[in-house]
Amino acid sequence: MSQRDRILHVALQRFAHHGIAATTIQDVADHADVSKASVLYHFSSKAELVNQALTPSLDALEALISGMEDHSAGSEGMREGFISSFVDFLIDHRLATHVVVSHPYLADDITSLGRAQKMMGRMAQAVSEQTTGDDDRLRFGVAVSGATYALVSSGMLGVDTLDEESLREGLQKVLSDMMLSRTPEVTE
Amino acid sequence: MSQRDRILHVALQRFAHHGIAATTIQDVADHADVSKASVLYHFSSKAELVNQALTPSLDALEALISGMEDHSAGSEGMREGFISSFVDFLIDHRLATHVVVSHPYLADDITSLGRAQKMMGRMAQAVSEQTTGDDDRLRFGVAVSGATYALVSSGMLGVDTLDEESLREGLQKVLSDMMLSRTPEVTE
DNA sequence: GGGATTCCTGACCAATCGGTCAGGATTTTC
DNA sequence: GAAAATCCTGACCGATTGGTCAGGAATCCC
Repeated sequence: MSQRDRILHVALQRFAHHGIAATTIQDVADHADVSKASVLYHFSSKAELVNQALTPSLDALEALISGMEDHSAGSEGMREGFISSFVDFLIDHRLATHVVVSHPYLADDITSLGRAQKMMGRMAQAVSEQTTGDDDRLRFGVAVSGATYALVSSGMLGVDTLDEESLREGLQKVLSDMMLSRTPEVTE
Repeated sequence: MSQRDRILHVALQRFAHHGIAATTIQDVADHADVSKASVLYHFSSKAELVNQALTPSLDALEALISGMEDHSAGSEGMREGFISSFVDFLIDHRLATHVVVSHPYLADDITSLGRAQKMMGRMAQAVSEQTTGDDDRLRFGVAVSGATYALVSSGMLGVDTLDEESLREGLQKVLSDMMLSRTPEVTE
């Protein structure tokens, strides 16, 4: 792994655990075993460090949402597909998700946070387009944000004893339960 | 309302919207129309300002959890009671909840954040004690954190068009759906 | 009226922040 | 082997931060 990537990796961890505002460039430098000036050599500013750390995850989310919007008139099967890829995304991009959901606003020059917010809005709309009423919209909102936050703060919620695969399966089951039509004859 | 309380109120809003780290004493002072020195006259430090702003909500949550732990062997009716008071808590203490869940860690001298984390752990345990397996624990985690986060970021999720009463009813319905036993005998 | 108390403030300070810069290593390229 | 490009750093800077302090108003109590 290149030095640059190492710095990015460390930065993402620090941002996730301590927040962007509370994480200083010096702190990232210390944990990456380089000087502060070195961090600023690879990334011209703190804002760019944040943006570059988040961009891969945001691109992945963007792809997920675009795919979702294409199949506009939300069929049941499409919703199933969304659940599957969304859970995958959450698990694969846990740290970046943590950063985004835990730090609503910071500064205008951190464009990736604005981008993330817009995408969350798009996702919310895409999801709610398939709903029949306020109740469904609320339930879908609870499901999506619940899965997100349960994963992000799994340490607090006591679900961190599960291995990754159980977590994936478990989350899929919960979300399917909440977002797919309830049928008495529970099909799997 | 006393000047002191006005400052507290403004501070809580700023903390919720911009994060603790990104909210300066000067910023709070400006929005409360007092000088920075005046804020520091009422509250000896930024940490104490945060703590005092959060304490009432943390006390309320503490009471909720304690009541929950008393009825240890989680009966169905008790879980129903929990859901009701938890939803009430979320709506009544929206801003404080926002601050706590959105800022996992900041500094050691902000003791209220540590207290909040401990309580969330206690709550998770109390909830999970009534569960039969990993699946239930995960579903309860998603339910609780989903309700929390859906409310906190309601703007993003498009559920902010609901008035307070509909929100209360809706959340109760969703949580009951998820945490009370499913009527068709779907045993695990 | 006049001390005592409470409330508030501008001016100031040390510490820390993000960021610059000139120059030293190290590696690459020919 | 030397010029070029890349990588890295300590020293430094202006701006901002949390916090102090001496003193000015306003209110209260007698």
